[in-house]
Amino acid sequence: MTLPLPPLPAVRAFEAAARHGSFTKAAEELGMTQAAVSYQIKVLEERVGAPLFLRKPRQVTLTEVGQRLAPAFTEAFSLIGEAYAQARSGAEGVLCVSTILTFASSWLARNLGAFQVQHPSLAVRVDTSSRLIDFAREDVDVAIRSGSGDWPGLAKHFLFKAEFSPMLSSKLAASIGGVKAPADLLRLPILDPGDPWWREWFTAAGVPTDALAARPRSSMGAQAYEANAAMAGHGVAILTGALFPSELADGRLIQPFDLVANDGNSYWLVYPEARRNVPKIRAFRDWLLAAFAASLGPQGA
Amino acid sequence: MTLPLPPLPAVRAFEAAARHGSFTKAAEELGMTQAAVSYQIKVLEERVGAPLFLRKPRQVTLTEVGQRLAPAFTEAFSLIGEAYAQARSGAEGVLCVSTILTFASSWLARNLGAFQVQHPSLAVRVDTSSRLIDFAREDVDVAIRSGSGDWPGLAKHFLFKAEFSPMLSSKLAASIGGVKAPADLLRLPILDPGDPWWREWFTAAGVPTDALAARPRSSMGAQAYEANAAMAGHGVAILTGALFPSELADGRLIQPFDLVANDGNSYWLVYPEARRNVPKIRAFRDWLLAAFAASLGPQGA
DNA sequence: CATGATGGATTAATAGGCCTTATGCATGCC
DNA sequence: GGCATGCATAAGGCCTATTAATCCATCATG
Repeated sequence: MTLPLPPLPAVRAFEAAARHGSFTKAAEELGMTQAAVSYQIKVLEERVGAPLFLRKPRQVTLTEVGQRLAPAFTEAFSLIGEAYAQARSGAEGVLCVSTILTFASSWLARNLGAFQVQHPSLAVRVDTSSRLIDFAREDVDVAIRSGSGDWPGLAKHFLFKAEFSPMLSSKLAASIGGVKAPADLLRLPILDPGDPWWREWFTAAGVPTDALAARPRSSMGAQAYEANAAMAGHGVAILTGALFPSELADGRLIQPFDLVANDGNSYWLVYPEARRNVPKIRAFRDWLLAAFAASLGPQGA
Repeated sequence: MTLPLPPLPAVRAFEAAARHGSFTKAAEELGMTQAAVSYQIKVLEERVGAPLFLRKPRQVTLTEVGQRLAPAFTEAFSLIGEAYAQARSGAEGVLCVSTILTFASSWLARNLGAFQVQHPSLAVRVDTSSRLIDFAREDVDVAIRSGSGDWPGLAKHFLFKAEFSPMLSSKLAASIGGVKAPADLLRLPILDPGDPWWREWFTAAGVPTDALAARPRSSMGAQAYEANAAMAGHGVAILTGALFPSELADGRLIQPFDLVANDGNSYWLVYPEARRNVPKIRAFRDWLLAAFAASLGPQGA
């Protein structure tokens, strides 16, 4: 059968001692006492069945067996050490962000460039998925998700509230002579009328929602799609304004009413609590929060 | 400074788990419980700062970081394992025998061939030195030495007694009309007259030793040299017959008197007690004792 | 749809190995 | 001769790795 490995602490002590030609020096390097090194080497010698060092008066010398063993061990540890070091900072080489499609295609797509410039050594992989992410099951570093913010074990940073309001193209609005009152919207096609947000908003606006139920369902499942449809003039979408600042700014989308509804959820940056100090995560967090303050803050104020 | 190595038990557990794609299997291989593997991997993940496995429903998968680490670790352990295995049997590859010159050049030189044939995979290195050997300080497996047999920590096997008797060439003996009585020897050159063996032997033979003291000292320090000198007819040497069986058999040396003296010492095969079961040592010991019984036994009887 | 089997996480408690302290021994140096 | 250096050894303590026990989720099954 395969020979079991020798006790690794013994191998470690021997390797250091071989490199230094001294038990005392090896002990220093390993942060232990000379006695411990002596003990471990004796253990290894017993396992090997041959002496590894010749004990000369004031120095130790490798035996032939020791001379053959030492380079292999040194090589092995250097392999481990390098791989480990690379993994620690190599873990910083790629930052994997999981986010909902809409955020990826809007805010993130426009702003990520700035992050890349600040952190040229960090590659960013963006994974878009609408699933609730489980950090234990997916190879993801940070995620941007909406929710109540109640996720045990996860660190979270508030980004913006999941507020929503109807939006449409100016052309579509003009087609019915402008949208003056909330009820006017019902004269237009409603994109994804089954979305509970519609019911909430209309209720907040004081408009009965009975009419909505009759509408054909046409859920596209992602705000980004609906926003595109709305910009193309296909109907009215109910969207989170914070996700479409530039579209709103240049008029591709208009939000006819100041009234925004809110289902209590918000968007958060989340990641495993335990990894809050991992450099690449810290870097992304700091940048994202600052960038948000800059891009949304002035506009939101 | 150089990054300290990750905890090796954790690396070990991780490597096995990565190879098996299963904590449970890894635990089996390592002879521990699944809980221990789980714990160790968690330790390593904390050190690395990134998850190494994705915990899927009924299996675990390596993350990207884990995928980069695993091959390096496997390689490293295989390096250690191979070197270790080679050292254990590679320790058997070379047998180092330390012996006095005379034994090396006589008995051993003639008989070692038989051992090589029996153990073709074993290389034998013969070191000749007259020093008392310290196994802790010299890279030697077994030694052949004379002495009282009182060496703590060493295993010893009796070879033959350090008996001695005068020897010379037949030609030299004829030059004085043959050696009839011990005192006749004093009419010939005595090789190394200061050797205490002469005094002992003459005393045993009933010959006064006063004459010896006056002789010029000319110690050559090794029986092999003196034997050569004796065979060349330069004088009478006092030698251990057991070391020169063939020379005595074919008449190159003659031992004129049956009287042999004995200083109480003997020749022994010795090696560290703790290594008595090392295969190559066991092989050499078994062969040497058997060969001795065969080569000296019949003759000595 | 309940049930059992599989595989991993978690917790607390344990045992044993590893390390330290203290000391001894041999050597080389001043 | 006395001191410094370097390794070996013995005894004892601590920490770490491990175990046992339990929980949880998933998947297969009847």
